[in-house]
Amino acid sequence: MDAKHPVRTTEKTLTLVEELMRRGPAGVTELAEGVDMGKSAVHNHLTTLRDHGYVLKTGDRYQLGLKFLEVGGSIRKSMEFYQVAEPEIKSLADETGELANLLVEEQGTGVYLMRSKGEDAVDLDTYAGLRTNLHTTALGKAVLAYLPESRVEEIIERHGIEPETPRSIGSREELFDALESVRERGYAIDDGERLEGLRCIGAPVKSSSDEVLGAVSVSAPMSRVSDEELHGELSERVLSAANVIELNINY
Amino acid sequence: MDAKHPVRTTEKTLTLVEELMRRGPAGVTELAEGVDMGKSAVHNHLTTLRDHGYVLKTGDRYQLGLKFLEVGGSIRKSMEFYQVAEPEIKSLADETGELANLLVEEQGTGVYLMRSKGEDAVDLDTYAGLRTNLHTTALGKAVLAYLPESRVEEIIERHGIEPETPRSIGSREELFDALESVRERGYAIDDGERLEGLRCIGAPVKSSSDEVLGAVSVSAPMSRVSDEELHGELSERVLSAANVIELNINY
DNA sequence: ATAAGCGTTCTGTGAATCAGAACGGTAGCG
DNA sequence: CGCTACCGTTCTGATTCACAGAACGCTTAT
Repeated sequence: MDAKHPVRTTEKTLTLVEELMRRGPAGVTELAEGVDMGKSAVHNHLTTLRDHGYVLKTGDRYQLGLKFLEVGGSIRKSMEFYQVAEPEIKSLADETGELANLLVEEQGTGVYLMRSKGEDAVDLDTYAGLRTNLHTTALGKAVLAYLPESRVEEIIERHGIEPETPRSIGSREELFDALESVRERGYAIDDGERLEGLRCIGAPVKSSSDEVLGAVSVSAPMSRVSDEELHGELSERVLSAANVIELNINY
Repeated sequence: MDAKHPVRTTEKTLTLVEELMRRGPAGVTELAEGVDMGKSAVHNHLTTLRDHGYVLKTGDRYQLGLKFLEVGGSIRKSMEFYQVAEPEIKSLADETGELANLLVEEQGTGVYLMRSKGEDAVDLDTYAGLRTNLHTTALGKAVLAYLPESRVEEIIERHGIEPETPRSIGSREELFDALESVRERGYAIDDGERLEGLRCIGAPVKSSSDEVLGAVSVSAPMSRVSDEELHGELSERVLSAANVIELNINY
């Protein structure tokens, strides 16, 4: 639901922040054109953000500062789910040698909380903090499968089901079918849907009251993981990691 | 330098964000008292932040959302220094079994970019994004030692030299002496200065034009690292990691 | 029942945001 | 070597809009 009385000045500041995130280091005039504000207004907002550490200035260019990482990091650190899961994700990565990931749902989209690279891990362009559609990844499907159906409907309504690649899910029926098989198997698969040649396997983590807290996954190149391994050893490792996290969180 | 024409509304929003960071989930009235604003104003700011994903509402409580991690993560990911150093820090942690850290200087303070836990690593309360005074850690001293003296003076002026514990550096002379020995040895030591029983060893990473980009460190409990190891094998490993990063960054 | 607390909405007014113009500095060009 | 063009910054005044305070509906405690 939208705010009844939004603070327009704050909205301008936030627009500017997002413009800076898109562009990286940029000048005042450039930004002013990008966000459709006057130069003086942009300048005032930037210097204000600078005073508080959110923006840095080098020469005549402004850029976002690590204050955002400070705030974001402190939020993440305060999440019990992250604290408990962190060492398990690391083990998962080290044991499999592949890329292990941790994701939570927030506002209908997925947010990567961390990723840990094993010895042979592929180098994806994911990173802690990255947002992703839930229906396009194994992680997301693992979460959706154990969310109440009403929430899934809400999320579809709010974010749609755009396929990101030819192979990925692109309709309501496909999605609900997929979620059904996730529930049958207990884990979710992404077989080259998001990236050609990449296989992912994701498992949900649930609280003692059966609410989904997030999901765990491993991503590996197809060349290294046969169908047999996928549904055998690898899925077992991922499920086991998810299980350990569940046990540790519920004491 | 402070902004000539600060945007006061934006400052209020930022104050609110910091209050939320301190308190964690909180209600409107509580926050209004904390930041000395009217309830309606606080409410308007919170709902505006919420519309943009920076704040979440659960029940009647507001809290910061992972949007901050999204912005912070994207900034970190865009830093070449981080990209190059990340795998080396992980190796350093795995090889030593201890806690390895990566830090950059920003606005006169140190910011942890990442930390990686080896098998036996101590569990400090540091985290990616955490800010720290430069003169109180091995990482910070490694950076300060290779910053131009004028910058060091600026930083002292701006942030002071408060000792955090009885053992830590508390005066200008002590600091400059310490920095001199860092330059002689090539690495910095923190021998229980920040935390009783904890030893850290930090090495600077410099660019091809001899500017400090940041620092690398390993933290370990005193019980596991003798003086001999500290100045022998351990320092060599840390220096070697720093060196590899330098080489990779300068191609 | 009553009261005390909450989050939210509303309204008028005093404050402050911001467009646009003006300024000083720098870089590019003929 | 002027001349120009563009930059970031400062300034100012008119219009917008942020916000204190009061009122409202709701939940919880007494």
